[in-house]
Amino acid sequence: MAFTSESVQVFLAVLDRGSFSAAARALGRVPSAVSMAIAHLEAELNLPLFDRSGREPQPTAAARSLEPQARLLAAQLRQLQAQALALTQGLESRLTLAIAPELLAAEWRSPLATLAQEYPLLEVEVLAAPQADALAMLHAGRANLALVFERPSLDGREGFQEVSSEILVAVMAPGLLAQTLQPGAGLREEQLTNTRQIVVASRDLATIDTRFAYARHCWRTDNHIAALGLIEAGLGWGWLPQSFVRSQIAAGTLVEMPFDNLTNRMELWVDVVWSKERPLGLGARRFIALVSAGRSTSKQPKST
Amino acid sequence: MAFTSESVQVFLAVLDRGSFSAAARALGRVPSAVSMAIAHLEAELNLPLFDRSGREPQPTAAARSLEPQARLLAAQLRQLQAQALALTQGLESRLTLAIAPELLAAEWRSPLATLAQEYPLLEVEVLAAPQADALAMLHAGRANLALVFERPSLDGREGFQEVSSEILVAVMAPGLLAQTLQPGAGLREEQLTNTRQIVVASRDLATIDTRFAYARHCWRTDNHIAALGLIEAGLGWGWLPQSFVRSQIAAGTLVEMPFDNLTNRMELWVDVVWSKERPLGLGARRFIALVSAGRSTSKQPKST
DNA sequence: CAGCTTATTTCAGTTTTACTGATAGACAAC
DNA sequence: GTTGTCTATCAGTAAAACTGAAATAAGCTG
Repeated sequence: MAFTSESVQVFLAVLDRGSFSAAARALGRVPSAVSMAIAHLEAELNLPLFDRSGREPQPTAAARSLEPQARLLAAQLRQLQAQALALTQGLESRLTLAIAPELLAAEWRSPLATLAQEYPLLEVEVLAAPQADALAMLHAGRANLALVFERPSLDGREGFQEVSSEILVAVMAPGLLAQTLQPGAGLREEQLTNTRQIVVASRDLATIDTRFAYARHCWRTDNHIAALGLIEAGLGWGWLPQSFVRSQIAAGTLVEMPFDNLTNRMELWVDVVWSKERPLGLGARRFIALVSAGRSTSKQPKST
Repeated sequence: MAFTSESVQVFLAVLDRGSFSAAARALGRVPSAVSMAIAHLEAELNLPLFDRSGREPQPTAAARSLEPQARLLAAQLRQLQAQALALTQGLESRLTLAIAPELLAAEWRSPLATLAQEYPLLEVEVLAAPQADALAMLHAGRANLALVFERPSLDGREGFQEVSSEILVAVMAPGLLAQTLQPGAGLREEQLTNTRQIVVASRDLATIDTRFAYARHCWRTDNHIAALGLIEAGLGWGWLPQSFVRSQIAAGTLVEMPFDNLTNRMELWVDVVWSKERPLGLGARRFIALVSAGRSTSKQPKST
């Protein structure tokens, strides 16, 4: 094999430093070693690479034409080494994020961009899954991290970190409470309990978050897009992320609930969650650091 | 250096063959050599690459994740070797073609496409230069090959090969000869000599191709685009490539010269020319072969 | 132009590295 | 169990790369 990783290093060092001696100094070798290495390379390729007529060797046209490819090879070699190093330091080969659908608009893209820059070869998988399913994927090992709303009970198997906050707004279609609601007056809680609520919950029928379920009659869905459709159709009211319904409120197809004795807005923390039973990879740890570094700035609602 | 060109070859051979022994057979080594090579690699990277619990080693997740990069490295190495081999076999690092502007529409693209496929790393430069200038560039070493019309005198310094033929048409603006020309009658040669001719010639004032210069009064230009403009403006008549003026004749802004005693069409060979004083590179020779291989088919005029 | 510095090349000797071939243990199929 | 094939280990060997010194040449400086 004429070109090897070593001979390419020597070749490029000579091109960069302009002389065999300087290249030898850079490589920590003795000049004769470099001279011999280049001579061997030239003999094996049967191609003169440097013109030695002068004091310092001048690269031939062939050498100049080989240079870009040689640099690519050196770069590829560095990349392979870098990836191997990252793997020894605990970089996982794939990082899977499970994100609650209503948080797909949250700030997880720019941390991922930074991560991709730092670990160019890390594979990333982004899954949208209802909150409970995202956590189930975490424990099943299908996902490394989950991005979900804060939950009243975190079991001990989970570690978590607050990331940002998201505002939930209680909304309905404009005509929903036309009969019960007196113009100008607020909406009392007991009126609310008799109105159908659209609840976003996991597919698991057992669990429901009592913070969000006020009404006696609940319709359930596992995603916010369907919930938005049901609420817009006048089938009930529900809590939806502010960023999700801003345009509908502006267009008048949705209105905020005219609550009397409680707020129609709720600020919920967004957490990044992981399983304590599986060691976190380097990429996952870095993602947590990146995503919670933006915490203080993104604590304000994303609306501007 | 943990990964070297050799260790990558061994690593990939094991991945491809599925066992150390099979890899050793493929590489022409003894199994223990492969075993030791992999063991060294794992020790240097501090990263297990194969699980030896079973009979045949199973690549670990880390190995699977390194595999694509390792294959890229091997491919890059092959490419570098291939280019070095091509250079030793006489491939020039850059092939410069000087093409007469009126031949830019000729069939030189598909030979270049084939060449690019065969020598992916060959740099190609395509220059448009008036015929005499193209030949001057050839002798100055600025260009390797020239694509020009056949010329009455080729000096001994040039080699050439016929490539295709191009039809020249004598054209003028419709009203140019309205006074001298009688309707229905042809144009005699002596009438022509008194009409201004637009001649495409090199910038060198000394040389002019007598085959094309009939008239006593000639205006000169070094390119056919300018000539077309002058002729369309009714400033004279001239010879232009058929493919160049087809749309103008169809639109009626140009008409063919109504010659009486000679043809208004002239078939000229297109030659690829090189300097005998400089050795032709592999790419140049291949281009000549490719471009003249299409000769018999493209001998018909390009008009269809 | 002479002297000085720095380069390259050659060569013998040495060190490092990789390879071989034999051997032993392990696993799976028959 | 036997057999064939696989991997790991080890001592010895072969090849290769490297070192350090010496010779030669090229460019710079006063």
